[in-house]
Amino acid sequence: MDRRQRKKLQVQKSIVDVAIKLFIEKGVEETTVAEIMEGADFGIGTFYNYFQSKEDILKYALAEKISEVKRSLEELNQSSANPPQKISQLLLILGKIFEENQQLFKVYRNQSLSPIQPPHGPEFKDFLVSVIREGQEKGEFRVTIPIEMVTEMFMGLIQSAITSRSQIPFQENLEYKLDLFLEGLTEKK
Amino acid sequence: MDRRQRKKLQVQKSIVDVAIKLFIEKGVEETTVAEIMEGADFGIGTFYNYFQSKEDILKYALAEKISEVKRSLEELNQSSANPPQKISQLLLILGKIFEENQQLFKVYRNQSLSPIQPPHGPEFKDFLVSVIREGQEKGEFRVTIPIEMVTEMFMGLIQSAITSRSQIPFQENLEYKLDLFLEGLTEKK
Amino acid sequence: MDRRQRKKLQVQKSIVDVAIKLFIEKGVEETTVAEIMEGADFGIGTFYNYFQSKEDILKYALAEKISEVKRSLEELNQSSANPPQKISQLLLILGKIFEENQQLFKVYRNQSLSPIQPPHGPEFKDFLVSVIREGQEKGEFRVTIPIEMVTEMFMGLIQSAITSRSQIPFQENLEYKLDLFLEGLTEKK
Amino acid sequence: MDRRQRKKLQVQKSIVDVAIKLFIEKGVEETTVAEIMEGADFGIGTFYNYFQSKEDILKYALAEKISEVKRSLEELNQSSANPPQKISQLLLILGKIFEENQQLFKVYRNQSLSPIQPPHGPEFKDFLVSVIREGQEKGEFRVTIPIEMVTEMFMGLIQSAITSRSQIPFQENLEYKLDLFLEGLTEKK
DNA sequence: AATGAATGAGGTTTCATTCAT
DNA sequence: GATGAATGAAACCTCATTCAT
Repeated sequence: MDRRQRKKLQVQKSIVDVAIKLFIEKGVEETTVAEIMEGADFGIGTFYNYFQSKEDILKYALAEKISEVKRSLEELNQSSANPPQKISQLLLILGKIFEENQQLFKVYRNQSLSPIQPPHGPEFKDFLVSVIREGQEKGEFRVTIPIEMVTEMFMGLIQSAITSRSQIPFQENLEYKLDLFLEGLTEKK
Repeated sequence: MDRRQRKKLQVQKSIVDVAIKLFIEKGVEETTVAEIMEGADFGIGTFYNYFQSKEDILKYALAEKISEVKRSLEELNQSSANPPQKISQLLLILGKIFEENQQLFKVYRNQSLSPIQPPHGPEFKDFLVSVIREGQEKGEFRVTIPIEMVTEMFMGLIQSAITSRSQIPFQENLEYKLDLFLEGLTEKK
Repeated sequence: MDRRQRKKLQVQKSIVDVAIKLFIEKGVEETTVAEIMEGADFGIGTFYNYFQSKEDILKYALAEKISEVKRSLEELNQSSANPPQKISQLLLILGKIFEENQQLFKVYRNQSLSPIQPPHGPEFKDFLVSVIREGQEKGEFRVTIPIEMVTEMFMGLIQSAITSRSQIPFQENLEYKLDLFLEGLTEKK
Repeated sequence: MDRRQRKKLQVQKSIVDVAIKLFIEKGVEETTVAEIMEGADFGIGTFYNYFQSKEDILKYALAEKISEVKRSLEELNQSSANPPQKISQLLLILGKIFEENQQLFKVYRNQSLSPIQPPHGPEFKDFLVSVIREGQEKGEFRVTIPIEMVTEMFMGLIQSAITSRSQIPFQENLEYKLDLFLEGLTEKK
């Protein structure tokens, strides 16, 4: 990659950064291309050398986050913890990323009326399913609830913690809900 | 209410109906006042005899739904069921209304980037809290989880069922998740 | 037609007038909607209440001229002159209208890359053909030249007079060329 | 001309070729410099090493055609045919070139709203005039029609054949019109 | 109460041209 | 000589809202 290419990537990044900041502050519709380029300190026309439209930027930013999540999952995949522990860890990892980018996701979700498209590819869901199945096989988790109901509940739990309006800190919030969730999921002897 | 009043309400309703239909079909921003009034078969100017702005319509429509929820709650309030039963019933009532108006809520939520303003006044939350508290007092529900965590989890459950992409029918979907939720909430002896 | 309608037509006409004037002065591409509406003394937005685009205006203006030509033809139709005289008269009528609107036609022709679409419907060509045929039947015109060649030559003659860069006045110009044309067309005994 | 010069001319030609192709396909305004250079497979900036502007290209292309016409005229000049024959030959030569480049001329004419600048220098008109005058002196052509009227009629004849919408083939079309024209021009004894 | 023509701020987008590399 | 990223003026067009009728 030559100097020119590197320069171009830098410019792109700086446009994305400003755009996301503004999207979060005032919404996508309310942000104008002129404002973005003002913030990035480039001419308006430059925007169109990099993106087709404002909405393009969201896709670009999301793609980056998805990569981040994937990397975290790969690490967790190695772990030798038992299923409830794995779920706890998974929750904390995801929760963290979601929290950090909460507003970005909100912007994205509000933008696309399409069904909420959580920024995790099939790999994530697969991983979650395999952990739950493992727990069921070990007799630790109830088998009377369809797995997809469990995974959806899990995702809803994260959503709920993120959009919480409670005073309770995020971490604690997650833990309480995880407690409820795992308690409901666990097979009683 | 005299004839004039009734007439006015009819006009208002027909405007709202067309507007909501269009909002759902193509989004609020993308719907123009002209289109709404075209659909309602009135002149553009007439719109402003009834509403201050396009956004006003959403408030108006939501207000109606809230009233609906309140009426349902009042009925439930009379019931002499035990707490878990009450929660089940509450869930089904809410779930139904949410489902029926899912798109309306989505439109509303997308509109206001302001903290998601669930379309239930304090009364609903109060009612839910009082049921949970009653359950705790009777020793049926765990007391180790803060009540607001429980209510948030409950709302997340509904959200999760509504936005579900599973094949499982809505009603059943709700019941599975309620099972998980109640199981987690219930005090084990 | 009520007052509102009449007013609307007036506004439309005033927009068209200004637009055509500018189109002739500086070309269609070079004329901006803003300029037109500035000249017509209305807001920019008003333009779009009347026309979809600048190009729309040309169609509108041409439609008017076509009507004018048709009316003239109808009068000529009544005439009982012999064929060469009719052709002379026809030429003068058309030449006059073409000349008066020469620039409008030029603008139109430059605008549409489509084959030059002279502003006369089938009726005109039909009339011309019938005159020529009449002349042929009376033995006054040569029959060895296909009629469409003759009509095209006739139209070219008008074009040539209009776009002439000679000092000779338009009327005379037409007459000279008509002389050449009729001389060529006439059957020699 | 050294290798460098030849190389430069090649590049220039390839740019012109692509440009003209696009001009004809979609008009001058609608063709962008970027597209031209994309087609010519060079960088955008390169364009400005060869031409000052998009419009420059038209001039360049026209200049080539004019040279072509001139070369043809010079050949014809040597000929010892009589005036009507010379006019016939001239017509066929010109008609051919016009036909081949009909679209190029159309593009050019549409571009410059300035008085139509037929792509023939003074030399051509001079030649035509001299042939007609020769005919008049020999008593073959009428002297009652001003020469410029005759030349304009002649040019209009070519135009008319080129823009013809008749089914008659171009060559034949030209001949019919030439017949009419010469018949009109010829002095009757 | 109903109307719809007029408005213009405000956005998006294009693209010829420059110039540093 | 070749390049292409940066530029920003300039155009188009939309549409919520007003207000005279």
